[in-house]
Amino acid sequence: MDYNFKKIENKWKKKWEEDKLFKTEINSKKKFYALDMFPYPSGSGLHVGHPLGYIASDIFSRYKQLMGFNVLHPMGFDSFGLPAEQYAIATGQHPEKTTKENSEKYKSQLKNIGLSFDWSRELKTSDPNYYKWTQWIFKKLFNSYYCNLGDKALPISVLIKEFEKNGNNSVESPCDEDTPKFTAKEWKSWSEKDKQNILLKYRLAFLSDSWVNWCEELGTVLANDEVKEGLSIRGGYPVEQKKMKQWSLRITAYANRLLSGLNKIDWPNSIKEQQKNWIGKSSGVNILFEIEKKNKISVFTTRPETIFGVSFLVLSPEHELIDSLCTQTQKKKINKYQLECSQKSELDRISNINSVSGEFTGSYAIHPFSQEKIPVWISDYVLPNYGSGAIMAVPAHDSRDFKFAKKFKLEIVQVIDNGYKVDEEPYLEKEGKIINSSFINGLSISKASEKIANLVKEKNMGYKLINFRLRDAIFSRQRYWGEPFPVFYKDETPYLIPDEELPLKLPSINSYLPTKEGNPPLARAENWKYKTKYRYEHSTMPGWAGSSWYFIRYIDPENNLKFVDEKKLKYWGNVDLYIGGAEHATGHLLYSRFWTKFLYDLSLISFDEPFQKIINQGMILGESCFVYRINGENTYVSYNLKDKYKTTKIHVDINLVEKNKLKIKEFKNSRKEYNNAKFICENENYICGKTIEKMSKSFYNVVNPDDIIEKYGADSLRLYEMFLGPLTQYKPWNTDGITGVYNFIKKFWNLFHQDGKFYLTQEDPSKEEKEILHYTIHKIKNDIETFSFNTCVSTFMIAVNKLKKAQCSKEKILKPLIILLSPFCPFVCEELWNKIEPSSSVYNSTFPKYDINLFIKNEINYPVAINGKRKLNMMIANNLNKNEIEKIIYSNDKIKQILTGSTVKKIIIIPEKIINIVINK
RNA sequence: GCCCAGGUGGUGGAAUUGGUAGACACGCAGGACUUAAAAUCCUGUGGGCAGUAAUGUCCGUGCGGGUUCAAGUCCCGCCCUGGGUACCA
Repeated sequence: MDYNFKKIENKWKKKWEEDKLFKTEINSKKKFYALDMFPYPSGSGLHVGHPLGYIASDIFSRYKQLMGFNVLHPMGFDSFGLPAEQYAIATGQHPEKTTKENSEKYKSQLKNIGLSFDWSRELKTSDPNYYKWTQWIFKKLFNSYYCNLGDKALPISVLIKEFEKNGNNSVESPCDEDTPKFTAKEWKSWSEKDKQNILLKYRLAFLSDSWVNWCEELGTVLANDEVKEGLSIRGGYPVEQKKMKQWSLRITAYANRLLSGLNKIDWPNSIKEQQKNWIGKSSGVNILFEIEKKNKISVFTTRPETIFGVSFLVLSPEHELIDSLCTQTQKKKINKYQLECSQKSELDRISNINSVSGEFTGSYAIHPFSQEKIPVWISDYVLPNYGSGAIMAVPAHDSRDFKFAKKFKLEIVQVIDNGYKVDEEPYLEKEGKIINSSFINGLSISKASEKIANLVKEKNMGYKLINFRLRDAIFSRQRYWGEPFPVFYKDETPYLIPDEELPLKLPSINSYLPTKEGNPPLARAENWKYKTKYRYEHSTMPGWAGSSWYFIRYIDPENNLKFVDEKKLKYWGNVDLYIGGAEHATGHLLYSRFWTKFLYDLSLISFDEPFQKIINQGMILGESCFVYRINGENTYVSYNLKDKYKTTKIHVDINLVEKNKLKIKEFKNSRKEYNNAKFICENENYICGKTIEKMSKSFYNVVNPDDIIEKYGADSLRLYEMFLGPLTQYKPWNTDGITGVYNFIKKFWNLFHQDGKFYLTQEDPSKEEKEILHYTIHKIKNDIETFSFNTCVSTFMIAVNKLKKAQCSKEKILKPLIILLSPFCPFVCEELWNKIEPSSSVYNSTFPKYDINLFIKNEINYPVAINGKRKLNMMIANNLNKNEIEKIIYSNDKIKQILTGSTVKKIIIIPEKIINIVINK
């Protein structure tokens, strides 16, 4: 019987679904929660890169199942978001419709791969039954504040009681910068609206005027992690800084816990580092500089020891004190500069990072220790929203201050000496002795730093401070396809709609574009009002709202009364293994941790880290062919669709290369993107080569898993994706290699068949066969547990090659082998298992145990080396002592011959590894 | 600039705590079967030199040093590729 994967796969796909084989319920077994980052269901379906992580998590889930765990392995769709909406704008179709179609397509593709998802738990973030609870969590955030004393979130009612009792003088909680100090008496005297406005400054979900990333093209604000180098990540449109009234989440309140929590989770180092850098903790000192008795400017520095090197102060152009500082003579220049800065886009600011600009305010500050006059400047290299928006410039020891001082010919005072003269370049290292610094001269950097920090505090000129780079997360988007806020406005003040009225569903509207007045699309729903009277919030929540807690909802997806049932939550707990791409390091993964900590604070969940272990699967890249035509056109040709040459122009400046004289080397030098290209052929008309690129339509290198399954079957696809290389690594896809694993599966299949019939014997296995089996069990177990799936595949190949050579048809050997391979190739294994055990599924069997004594050798093939270079191998029994081994070695003819005329210095015998003889020649 | 990964044959990649570099595949070459092709099976396959051959010998894990009986693996200094971040004081 030939291996007919189509028949087998269709049969079992159907059967598994009928039997609800992958449905998970609470039982007495130990739990294991394996999760994949749920996909956004795009219109173009899956390519072979997408399922890589799903296959890996599936193998691990099935392995855990075989090891006796109760495994939760759900899947769903992150279905709110921009692409569906953009598509809706273009075609006028409701995003719900396209989202549904796309997710159905994804689902069927995923099922074809044989993934053991419990589809009864499927969730979609755009489903009102799901976003009801996203809105509910938002309400919790709105109704909470962060108490620094208890270092946790508390209900806002606690804060109200405190205000009624003592005002806010002794309240230590993160709040908006412009929050005034008030007494209990004042609090009580205020109107409802005033009180609400104050409370808003403390809430964890709050509305405020803040600097936001505004993307004109997308018509919405974006969070910091959605912007890169001044462009939106989605679409690559320019982003500018704008002050707007927006919803934000006070993630900064959790900065310290988000940082320290990293120590107790098993995540890739690179993601942890990215989160650390993103949170950006830096401790320093806030120092007040007096301005000629009028004002005080607060500056933040991490290098207080350089205080005597301060030769000017710089304020950000947006700094609020500028108007009062600016002298009459400078006013015009200053205002002009401020205007210029306000018109600069984020992109301009970044691209002109090396150009130095600024203006003198005309005012002078007084140095707190030397009492010298220090000019106060403004410049856009100082950011308004970090620290205090003002710095003390130490040009000798900071490269930006140095450039500024050079340009405007300001004084440069070196205060750290390490034998380096600050002349053309500043000295940035933190090594050396303090000089030119009055009473701290001669001190080390750390001593001086401490001394100044303490002095500043004593003299009431400042205080120690820890600053974070992390900003509060802008939480509103001026878009349609997202969760509506459960918020309405009464007298311009936001109020929440009651829990019983959730979900607040998205109204249908006739166009998904912003209104003529520039309001978000939801403003088009004219009759969409609370109690027909109060307008709802017109913004929607960002894409990451739904994904910040979906892993909790999988535990109890149908619950209409609670966001999750406590008993179920207690059983399943947090995610044991989370597999997904590294691109979510500072977005989704940070927000999920934040929401988890928040829910933990409210005792709604019992864990404060969502994902115990994370593995980032590497991207699968595609091979693209390109043809460069000497007469002026550059084309990409699909490598994987050789027979249907498709071409497209890409950007090439033909003037870069001399016509008709083009040689590969010169061509390579002229086009950086082809540095890694392989050149296949050239003549006077064209050059043709291959490059490795991301899989993308524009490179014509997309490989569809459906095509692979059609030709080789899902088991081959699964096995090949694992065989390509280490899970975490970026690696190119090359379909040619799949014949290797396909042949392996056929060989495996043939072990069970003879003369076209299923055939196994009940004979007892030989020593050699036992050795093969038990070593394989050991190796597979070990490699699965270390996520080394590529070496698992080699191990299977080696085992099958050996068993084939031994002509093994013994059930005692082959049956356990089915179980071992079943996480990788579930279909073919289920089929073979069914022939032996017709009443059960291999999925519900038990992972075999190995006996180490069956594969440990009692003779070892020792490599024997002379001076570290291997000369020969010798079989030596492993129960001999060193003297006995030496005897055997010296009696070997070849060794004797080599040693003739030399003296042996020493002999090194590493048991079970190597023997090395060190000689003098 | 700074932070994090990584660099091994023609290709993807193997190599537990330093211990036979190149497992396993792809590709390629040769052979078997076939009228032929495909499929399948068998053999060989890091490079150089010597030899009809068995074999011998030297060089080989980005580059240059070092530690060690022994280095792909550890240490120091570079180069390159990929990812993150970017006036964060």
